Amino acid sequence: MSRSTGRRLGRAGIRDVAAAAGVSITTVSDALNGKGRLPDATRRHVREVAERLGYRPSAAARTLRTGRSGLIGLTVTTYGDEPFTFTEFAYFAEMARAATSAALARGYALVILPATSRHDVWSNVALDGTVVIDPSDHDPVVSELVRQGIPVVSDGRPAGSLPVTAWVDNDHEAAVLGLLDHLSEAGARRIGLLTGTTTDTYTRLSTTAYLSWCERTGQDPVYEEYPAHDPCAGAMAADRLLARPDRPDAVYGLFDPNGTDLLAAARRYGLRIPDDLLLVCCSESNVYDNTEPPVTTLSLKPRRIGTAVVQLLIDAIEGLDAGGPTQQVIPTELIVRSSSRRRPPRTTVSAPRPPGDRS
Amino acid sequence: MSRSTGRRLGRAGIRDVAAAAGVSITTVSDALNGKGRLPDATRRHVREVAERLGYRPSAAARTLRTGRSGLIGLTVTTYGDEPFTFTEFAYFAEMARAATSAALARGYALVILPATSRHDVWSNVALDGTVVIDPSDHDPVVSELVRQGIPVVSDGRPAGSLPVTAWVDNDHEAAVLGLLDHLSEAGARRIGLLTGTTTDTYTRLSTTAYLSWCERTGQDPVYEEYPAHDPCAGAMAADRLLARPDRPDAVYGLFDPNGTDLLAAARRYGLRIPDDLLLVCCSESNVYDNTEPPVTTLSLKPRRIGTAVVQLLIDAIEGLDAGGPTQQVIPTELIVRSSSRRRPPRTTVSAPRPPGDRS
DNA sequence: TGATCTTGCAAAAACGTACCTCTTGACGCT
DNA sequence: AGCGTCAAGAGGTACGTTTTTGCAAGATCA
Repeated sequence: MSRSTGRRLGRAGIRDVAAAAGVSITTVSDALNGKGRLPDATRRHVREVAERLGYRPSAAARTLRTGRSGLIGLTVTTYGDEPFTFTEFAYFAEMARAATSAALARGYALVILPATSRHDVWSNVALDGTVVIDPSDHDPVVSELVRQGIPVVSDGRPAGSLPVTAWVDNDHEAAVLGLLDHLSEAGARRIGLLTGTTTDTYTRLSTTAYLSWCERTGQDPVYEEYPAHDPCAGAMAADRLLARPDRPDAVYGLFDPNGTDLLAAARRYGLRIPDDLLLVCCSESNVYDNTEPPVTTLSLKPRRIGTAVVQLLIDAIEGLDAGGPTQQVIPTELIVRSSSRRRPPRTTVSAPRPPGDRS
Repeated sequence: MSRSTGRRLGRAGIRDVAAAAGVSITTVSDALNGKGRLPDATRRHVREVAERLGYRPSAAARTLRTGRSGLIGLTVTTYGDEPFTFTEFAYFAEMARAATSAALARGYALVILPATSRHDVWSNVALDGTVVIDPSDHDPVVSELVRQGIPVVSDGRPAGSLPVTAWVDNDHEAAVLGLLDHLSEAGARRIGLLTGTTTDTYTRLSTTAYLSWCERTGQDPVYEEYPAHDPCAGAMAADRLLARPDRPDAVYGLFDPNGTDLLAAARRYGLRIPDDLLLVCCSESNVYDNTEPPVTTLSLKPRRIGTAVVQLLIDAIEGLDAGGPTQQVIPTELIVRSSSRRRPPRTTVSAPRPPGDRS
């Protein structure tokens, strides 16, 4: 019995198309992929037959043959066993969205993978490259990938001497310094910090920037730490910060939910914002547009980061990274809202604001 | 020249392991996969050699041979060309997170794919099955997948006669009816609706449930529509709803941002909540815990949905769906907060609440 | 003493594609 | 006529696994 007939249970293969079109497998492959030298008549004919048979090339076979899968890994940090920080904060959501979009535009798809080294999953998928979000110091996954020659681009500059192909990051120090200056100009005398206990680069750089600013300006540091993945702990830390004897008159919160938590804590202690307390937090969420009062936020521009990371990665995959910069710094944006704008002191008692007032 | 030597530029293949261990490739495969009948000594030896050579099996080759890729597609709806609703609202984020987690726990990874039929991407990745979020009426992608014999499970019951393998959904009608009853019991006389212009099942079912409730109770429907993907339009629609001459004394918003938008609009018109206006919106975001006042929300339990969808899909992929129910209804939860609890009328003027008051 | 069973492993056939090497005419040129 | 050239397409191999089949050597048994 012939190989090209009957046996196929499911989809049609390239052989079936070749047989039906009366040409060879090579011709079919060339016709569909736009390669080789074929007259347009043949090309059209083959395409037509393939369409009629509902032929879809096998991605697995193509990947095996070409060594390209068209898949990009996106690591998501995991806390504990099961849960994911993935989209825990709006930052990840936005960043992932932009990365997905950028990848798709260049014909790649994103695979979501856990940062913990679950070998059975990682080795079961053929990746052309990987995006790593904020890799920890000596990440075993990254080392392994690099050892295999797979390009790795990280969101957040790699800690230690992690040999990533490229990275994209904000200038966190500059952002924090600028923000503290902004608060200082608005009248803050003692600025507090709500930070995390984790050792990732973002937390570390932001905190040291705060400390060095304090040292430079002669202010005593006032800060509370908490495990960033626990929203309940965040609310409690916000409360602790405002309950201190040396209560700050301005606070910067490193994480997205800090804004609402600090607002709630301030209400509990009867603190008016911005009159008694200036408030800024790092967030991508637009809820701070509509809080009472609206809260000044620092945006890390996750969309630009996600896009840049993917572009750099695909360039590396396709070998287009000739001489280009291997890292990229994305500027941050301070979105100033009422919570950090101290009102002009002409009125001693705060009057109700007219609706729609943005000044 | 021998095939098993020299030629390999990159990673070690199964042949290299076999040669180094002095056994056949069959033995290596069996030893590493725990199949066949081999003495433990051989198994250990092979594993050791494989480890030493840094051997990683080729996912592409395995997929080609077994027909299983361990990959599950997750479609994300796209509006217009580039942007994604993916994680536009907290619902998607939570649902995707749960789905990822559930898939990983069973050894599968998720691939993010656009719902629009970009053939070049869809056909370039070997999927064992697909999760489709709220498929539209005669979705070409779904039909194509089903035709290829790939299991498809949808979040949201499929419109029309879409032949999905299984689906998971809430009972949206019951949820809306229960919620309207809740508002009615809280004293609402005219309940308004903020809804979408899109034709997806969620919007449609919720709206018709509202209309039928109105008909049953004899209330005139009061609603505003807007394209759900445009946050700016949402704020404007909220404003329109409260500006109507037949202004409602209670509002249900179908989408996540409606709560903050309605709060802002109410402030603009000087409406006190819940005194002048009762408020409920469908949301998974916990910001409504800390708004002023906290807003009652309807939760669709996206985590449970994401988990259920993936379980159903993997069961279908692995052929474990013997006789089991092909659809699953997840109960919703109404999280009642201050915005829909009319205060007891013993005090005519609202007094400031004590801190931490939750009643 | 075969006969049958079990153990431990090897050979080889797929899986479906892409690409490299050849063949076969047809044609032009000297 | 002989030669090179070029278009159009055929053949075959390799990608790296998994899996079926098979086979020799001991073990067990009547």
